[in-house]
Amino acid sequence: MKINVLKGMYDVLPEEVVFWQFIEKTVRETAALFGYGEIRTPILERTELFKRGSGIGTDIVKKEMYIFEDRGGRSVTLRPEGTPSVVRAYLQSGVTSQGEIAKLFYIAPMFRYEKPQKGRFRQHVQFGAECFGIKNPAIDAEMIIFLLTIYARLGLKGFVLELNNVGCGKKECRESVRKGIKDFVSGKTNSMCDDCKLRLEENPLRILDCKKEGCIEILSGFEGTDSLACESCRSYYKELKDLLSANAMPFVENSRLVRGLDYYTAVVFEVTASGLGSQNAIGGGGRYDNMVKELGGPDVPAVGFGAGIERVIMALKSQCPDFPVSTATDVFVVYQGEKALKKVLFILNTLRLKLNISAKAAFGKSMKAQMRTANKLKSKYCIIVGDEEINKGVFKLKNMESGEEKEITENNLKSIRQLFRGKNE
RNA sequence: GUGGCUAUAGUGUAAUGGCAGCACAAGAGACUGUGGUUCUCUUAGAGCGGGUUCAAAUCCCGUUAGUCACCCCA
Repeated sequence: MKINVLKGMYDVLPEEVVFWQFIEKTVRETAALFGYGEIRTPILERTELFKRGSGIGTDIVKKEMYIFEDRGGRSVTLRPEGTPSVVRAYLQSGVTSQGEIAKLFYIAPMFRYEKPQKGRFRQHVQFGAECFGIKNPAIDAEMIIFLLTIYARLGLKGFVLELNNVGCGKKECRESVRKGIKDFVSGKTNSMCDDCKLRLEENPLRILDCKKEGCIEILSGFEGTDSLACESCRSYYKELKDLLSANAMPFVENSRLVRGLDYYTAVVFEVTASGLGSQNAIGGGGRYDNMVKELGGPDVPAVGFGAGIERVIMALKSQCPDFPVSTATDVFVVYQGEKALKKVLFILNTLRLKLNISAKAAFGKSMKAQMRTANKLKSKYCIIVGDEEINKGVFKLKNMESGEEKEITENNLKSIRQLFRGKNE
């Protein structure tokens, strides 16, 4: 019986891996420019971390975690999102009671037990960043610019930044926002969908997120969460908007924007792109000033984002279908006869190890078949070696584009290097 | 978790309930030392389990997987 990959998971094959390498490289380079250091945390953590970090009320924790018992009887969970792990590592690395400024980024797989569909998987990879220890609109702006810079450097076009203030972590502020929403819909709750009727008590914020027509209608005149929030976070939010505008970072205010993670305080943002099916979010984040304390650390403010690499790749592909990088072979070594076969490895070794030229060969095939393979691999040159060449102490070098052939002596194999001037030097 | 659609060779696709075809890909060959074009040949297929029927790729049930949407998210 054949065994296939698990539902919602996939293999990244060589043709596809070039996209991944390109994105990973761009993220790392950009992070270096912004002063963020890479962090790698285990994919497995104590279940408790995500329950307390992501919040027991979230869908992720309630129904999407890969959770199981290890052999020591501990409940462990495959990381469903990046932030709690980074907070844990930040704390564990030994911050003082004041908290320290730390700027960290990661590229890491996430696991959620969901029903897969376009742009949604059970294992997906996010790049993300977190900044601890600073609460200032400027760092939020920098964080957003960091994310948008990565998208821009990837060549992504047409993405939109959405922004909202959902009310800061202070009790009065939270209560005022919740109450404001409840008051606004009171009297109209009958025509709301069943989900929203439940949300009314559990998490009124989520009502804003509902896509049902009836619920959208009810909320049509809603003035937005920002106007319900407290003075201090409203002015913080305004300052952030001013900073973004002053730096030519276009954004759209979305007073309905609510993120699925409960820990966000005040600032939330999301970046959307087209060509992704019904999943149009390619990245999102916000400020989470309470999580570090809730996970047992000092009262350290924080801001961060996460972005899905699969969705970025999808968006890039839908924008420029010819994106894949060509991986043509430089030299293909063709041989004829037993004696020549002994020379093939010598030639391959010289090209690969001494001359830094990518070289291939096909063993155990007819010469014609070898040539066909060379052609299929888009080799620029072939080196042909058979009895005739061995007797003369030469190799035949064939330019596959022009068909032109010339002889080079065995000792002068290194002269091939000049054909690839500027490459891999 | 809920719902819709789909399942035939490596890939893409045909066939009133009656012999499972085609294209591409792959491999071998067409003056035994040379690729692309052309030609010939070869390999390779019903997701799985039941049922109806003389007969099932085709109809029915289940299951698995894929896919799309909802929920939610990246």
